[in-house]
Amino acid sequence: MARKSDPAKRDNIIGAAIRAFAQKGYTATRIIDVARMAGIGKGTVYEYFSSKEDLFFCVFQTVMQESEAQMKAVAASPAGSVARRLEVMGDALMRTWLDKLELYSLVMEFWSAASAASSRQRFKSTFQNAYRGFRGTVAALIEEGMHSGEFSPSCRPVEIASGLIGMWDALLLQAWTDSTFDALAASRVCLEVMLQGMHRLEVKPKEPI
Amino acid sequence: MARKSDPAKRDNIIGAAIRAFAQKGYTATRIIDVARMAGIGKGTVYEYFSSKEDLFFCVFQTVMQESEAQMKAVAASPAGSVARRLEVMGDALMRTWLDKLELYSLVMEFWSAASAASSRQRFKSTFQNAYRGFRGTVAALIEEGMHSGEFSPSCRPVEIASGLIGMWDALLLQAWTDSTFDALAASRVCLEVMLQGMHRLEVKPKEPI
Amino acid sequence: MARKSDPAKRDNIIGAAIRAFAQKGYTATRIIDVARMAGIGKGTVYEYFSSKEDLFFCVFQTVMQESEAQMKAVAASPAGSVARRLEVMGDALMRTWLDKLELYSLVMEFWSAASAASSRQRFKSTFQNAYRGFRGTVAALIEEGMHSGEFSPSCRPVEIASGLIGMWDALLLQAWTDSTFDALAASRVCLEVMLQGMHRLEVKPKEPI
Amino acid sequence: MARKSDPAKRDNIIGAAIRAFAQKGYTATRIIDVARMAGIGKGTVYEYFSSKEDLFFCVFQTVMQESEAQMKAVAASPAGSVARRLEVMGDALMRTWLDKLELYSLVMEFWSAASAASSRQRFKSTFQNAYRGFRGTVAALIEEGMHSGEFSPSCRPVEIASGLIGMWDALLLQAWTDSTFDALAASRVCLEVMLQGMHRLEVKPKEPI
DNA sequence: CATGAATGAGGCTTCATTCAT
DNA sequence: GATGAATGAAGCCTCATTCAT
Repeated sequence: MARKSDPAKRDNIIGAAIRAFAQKGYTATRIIDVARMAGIGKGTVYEYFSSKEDLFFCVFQTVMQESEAQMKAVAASPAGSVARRLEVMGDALMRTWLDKLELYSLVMEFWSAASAASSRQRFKSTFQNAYRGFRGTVAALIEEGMHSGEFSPSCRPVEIASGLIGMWDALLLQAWTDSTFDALAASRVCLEVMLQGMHRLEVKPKEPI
Repeated sequence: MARKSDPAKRDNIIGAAIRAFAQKGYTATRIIDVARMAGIGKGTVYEYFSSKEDLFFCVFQTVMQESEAQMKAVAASPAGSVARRLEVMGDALMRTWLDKLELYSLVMEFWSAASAASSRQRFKSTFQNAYRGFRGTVAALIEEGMHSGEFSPSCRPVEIASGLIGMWDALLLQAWTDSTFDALAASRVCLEVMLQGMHRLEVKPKEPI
Repeated sequence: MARKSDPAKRDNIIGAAIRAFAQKGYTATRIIDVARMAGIGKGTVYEYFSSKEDLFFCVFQTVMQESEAQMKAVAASPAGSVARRLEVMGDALMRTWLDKLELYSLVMEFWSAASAASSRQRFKSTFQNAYRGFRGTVAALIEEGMHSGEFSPSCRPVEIASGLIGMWDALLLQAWTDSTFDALAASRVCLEVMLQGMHRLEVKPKEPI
Repeated sequence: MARKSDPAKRDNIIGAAIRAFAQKGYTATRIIDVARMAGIGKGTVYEYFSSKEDLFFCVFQTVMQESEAQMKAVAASPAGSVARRLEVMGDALMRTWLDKLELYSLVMEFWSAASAASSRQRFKSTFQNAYRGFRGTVAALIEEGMHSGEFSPSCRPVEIASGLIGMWDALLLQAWTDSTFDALAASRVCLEVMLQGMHRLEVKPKEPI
């Protein structure tokens, strides 16, 4: 009922849950699995989380927040050109996730939850916010590049940021699906293509397709 | 065990299952839900599929196959330049999926299943094959463009194809998450950037980052 | 509903059912198993038997009748002394069943059915009748031996017949349980002991124990 | 999975299961029946037994062990002659089981399980061991009688013990089948015959039959 | 506070039986 | 007559959640 707040113990449970959910998925993970991994009793989990779903959502929030914080940190790097900063950001993003690829299945679980759970909306909007936040960060960089003349004034920052982020995400997905896939290399190649494209993009009206 | 094969009836169940799983997700969907949507008795489902998981996998295969067939068809379009053909392909892909965005949660479910189910491997490798197939199609197009001089000889077809497909995929994901997001526009913008990038890509050795 | 009567087809089903029930037991045997072993369709079984239980009961009756007929035949053998005739009978009984020991589990199934089924009484009384019939046959032999002076006048034919039959039955059970057990030898030894006992039994009042 | 071990609670369930299985048979008994008779919830049964079959096997073991212990106790009785001790043993055996004849159907169920279940072998070998144990006890008594001169040196202790035990068993079966049958009287009569036979058995080579 | 024994709702699956062909 | 596709009742078992210790 009343959620206790000892943060160390709460984090311990969250940590165990992250591992458990990543390993077996939401449905296949039993509360007792989490409790065992956390080295506590089953009932104790309910002292800190009101239900399995609540626990999962808190795991979700934690992972999203960490991810966001990390992105913010990378984006804030003061290095040289915008292109260079995007390259650094892309590399950091890929490396971080590739290092913990076994957690990537959590992302799948989150999306699945967002698509299915009774708490669909809670998940969806948290997703949306995170995405928009990251997209905003990247779009701001692109705009900076447009102003500095690095990129063509025809660039559409928000759309390109969406595509870029999506590309990174999807490359990680492929790496997770296929362990022989070199996501880092692919992300570099693709980013280079996009940077080149943004640089050279011609100023012309779109024609209907 | 002994699966019956009357294709019409099987397809009827698959169809009902697609809707049910898309609406409520794998776990929340009960066999009886599928049966009711198919207008048949619960036991009948088991005449055609050996278990809930088997049904889900067959749904998965069906959706993947349809998706692949569609892509093949689009790729085979005889239109003009490679760039144009990629534009047509991207538009077709986006439009098709945006039309049935409510099915997109199925994709989430599939990924989740691939990450969690005991049949993890079955899902993963089916995924891999589909992805590789599509990637091969797109990579071949890019190579064609390289040979025809439309794209720079520095292009790396496979990596770029991976990124492009991933980008499309991720834009759909964003559209599904956020109904205000215009995925079609974003895909056009991003493709244009990439085409421009592929066209202008300079011939230079990569420097380490 | 209406039971058909083509005896050849009915017997075919009974035969298949005997094998099926003996192999897997009543509960684990499915109607479809019987149908397959009989080389017919599932529905056809219901043309000849009104239910699974009915089929089982008919199998039971068939086996009991065959067994009884066999015993009658053996008992009717015109050979010499009563002792000799009992020896022949015991040997025949043991040999017959040892030859088809794999069917012995049917007996277990029958008893189990008699103990549990809704049709408990039907089974029990059929059992009782068969037992009483066989017991009567053996008791009559013993009485014949008493009259001819072969056995002591103190013999109690019915009780001894019960014990003798039970002994035979139980020795078969042991053989079925334990394939290294030589039931035939044991039955000969025990019968010899009992014959000797019946011959020499002293005429004395029973003392309370 | 993880079986709890509180013996009182476990025994409570076993006791309820003994009654339930004896009354309705294995198949017809539902776990909830056992739970209700034990005054607990359905799920609790699974805290102590991993499956219905496991519960049944434990019931089986319990009954077999109790039976064996009882036999051991009776056999250890210090009374006079071997013949007398066998008489006491027979009477004790019959009286004990006649007192709880309603449990006898359990024995039927056990045999049926031994013939049918997937765990056939587990049941069969437990049976075998119990039988052999009891047979050994009785055979030892007979040998003792042979050495003391009470029984003929021609006696074959193991075979006779088998037959004797089988006879007792089968008489109980008849009593269970037919409530008018006086199994105690029959067992006394038959034992007397066998004792007389063992006493007087002539020393002669067996002739083939 | 922490625990884990107890609980029962809920879902998958089996299979005897029916009945249209 | 024979068949087997369709059905749904029924039961085993899991596991999130509660609550007494």
